[in-house]
Amino acid sequence: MPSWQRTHTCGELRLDHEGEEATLNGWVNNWRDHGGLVFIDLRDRYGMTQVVFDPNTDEEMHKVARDLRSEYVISVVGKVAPRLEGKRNPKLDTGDIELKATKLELLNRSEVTPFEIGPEAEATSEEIRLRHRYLDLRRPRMQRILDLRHRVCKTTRDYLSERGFLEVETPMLGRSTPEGARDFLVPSRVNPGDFYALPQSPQLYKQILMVAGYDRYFQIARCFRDEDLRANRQPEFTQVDIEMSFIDMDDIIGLIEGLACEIMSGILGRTITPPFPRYTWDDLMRRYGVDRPDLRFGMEIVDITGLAHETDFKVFQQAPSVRGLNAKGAADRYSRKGLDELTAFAGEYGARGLAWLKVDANSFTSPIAKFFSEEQAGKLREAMGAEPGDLLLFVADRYDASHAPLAALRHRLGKELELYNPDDFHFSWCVDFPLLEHDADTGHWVARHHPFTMPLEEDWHLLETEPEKVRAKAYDLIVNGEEAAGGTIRLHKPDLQAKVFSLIGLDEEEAQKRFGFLLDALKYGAPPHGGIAMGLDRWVMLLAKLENIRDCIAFPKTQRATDLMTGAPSEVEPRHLRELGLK
RNA sequence: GGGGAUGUAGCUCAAUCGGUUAGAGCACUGGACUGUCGAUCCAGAGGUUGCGGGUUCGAGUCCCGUCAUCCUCGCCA
Repeated sequence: MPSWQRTHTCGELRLDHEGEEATLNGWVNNWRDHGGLVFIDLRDRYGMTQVVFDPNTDEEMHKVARDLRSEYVISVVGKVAPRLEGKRNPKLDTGDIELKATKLELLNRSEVTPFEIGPEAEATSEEIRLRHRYLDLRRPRMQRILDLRHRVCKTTRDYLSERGFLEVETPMLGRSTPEGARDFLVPSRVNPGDFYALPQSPQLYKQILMVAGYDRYFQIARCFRDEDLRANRQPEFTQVDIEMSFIDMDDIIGLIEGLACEIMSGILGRTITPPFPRYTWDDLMRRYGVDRPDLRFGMEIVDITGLAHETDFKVFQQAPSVRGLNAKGAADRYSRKGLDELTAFAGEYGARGLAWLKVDANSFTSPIAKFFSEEQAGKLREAMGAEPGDLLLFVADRYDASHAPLAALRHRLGKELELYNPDDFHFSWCVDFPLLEHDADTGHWVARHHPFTMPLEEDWHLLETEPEKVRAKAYDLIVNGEEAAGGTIRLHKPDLQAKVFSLIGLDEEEAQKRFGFLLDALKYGAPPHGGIAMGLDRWVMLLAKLENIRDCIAFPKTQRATDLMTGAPSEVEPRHLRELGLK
């Protein structure tokens, strides 16, 4: 063991260690040179400890200590001593003690860093943080987040392992399937002109594992989708992927509720109680305009179509659906200009306009107030639960076109008007999704989730007559307006599977070509099975209250899908391209 | 593919209506200081105002183009 190796971490020493000799390793967070005494705050992943260098202890050592600068890496041997009375630092966990140095070894110098590292450092632009990610990750904030991420993974692995789940790895180099998102492709050198695809998820493999008898599977799986990035979307991301056999929907839901409770209590020390409320997809869309509403606050959508048709307002008369929101007490919060801005905001989500009414004691302040008779105004107040001071907002359009702007408005108003406690967590399930949806471009039915989703038993008879009414055995876990997990019970019977394929216009030959290996597998005694996938990155975002997904990924990509540290993606040698048959 | 925001010292920002030598805090360098802890005090260095073009007597500021980062619509389980 080299003489410089540490006996303790920088977050460890306490008054109990008084008098002991300890060796610490770490980075110089800060230095205070008094000409005589030199103080160093030494930092590592575990914390910070003050080290004191006294010229009377060792003159040579003191000379070296005076030259220490930020981010130098050192090893210090010293005696743990209580701080002088009144000199304790309550900001540090180790603030009751300090290390009186007897030996100092400079392990490495550091150039002046492009930004400061320590806990007191001010925010730095993300571009510069990403370019020097090795320094950014050294910061306490990032170390806390990655530590939390690790604990979520560990809790998940332990929880599932204790319940008999096997972690099985599936290939990264797979077959491209035309469904869903755009694939990342990898050229095959051995088979010129052919490509592998990186997995969008291990979906097909995990179903095949069920056929193979691995009745409880999980994987913390990297997934790839070549689509545009967002604050909460990266081209590669991580899912906790789970699949089980001989189970139904309630088993998966119960399993995930248990895991969610364990994560919440183990990591945040907060108790949540299952079962989480379940809402049907129809219900959520009608009341909130989205299948993953933030349920920490109310402000439900109110349908006033009938009433609207009676008014003299043409836009209201002619719209197939008129629905609105009541922003309680918000009339004074939005000026004309503010309302114009809300209108423009709704427009970004497809609304062709936004009707607004400010509620007074006996009237409305609104450009459309004149279209309401006294009686209609009364009915409107009643329908909206309107009281003086409220702001009413309406979107008049097709029912399905009004979902997005209303949901976006509700989400924005909830935040802007502080209608909920941002520290709260609200868990719920969305169930009874439609199995199919109509593709406006092709006129075909397409699978809403994926084409292997089991329809609800009581809807099987509708498959041929009214496919739009068939509900799926699908379930999404919603947390604070985010989809935190989503899954389905799978089709394991060939005849039902064939029926669904024909509905979405997949003939047998085509289906065989695309998913033949799965269809073949299902012929050999496939057990009833189903599963779920949890977005790990989004869970960490929720738990750590992060604004963007990059902060919970060690080496993320920019919005242009580049890595500022390594420069990926990059050009490659022409020779390499020739080998791959690409040039 | 569309819309928007930002880009000034190593970092975070300022610079009035287009006007003199582009400033501040932190960091950095040198010096002083034996109980500091985001040390203090003194002195100093540091700029292709993202890049290219244009308008103007004069551009950090206005116009055009371009690049980068972020947000967002479309896209995406």
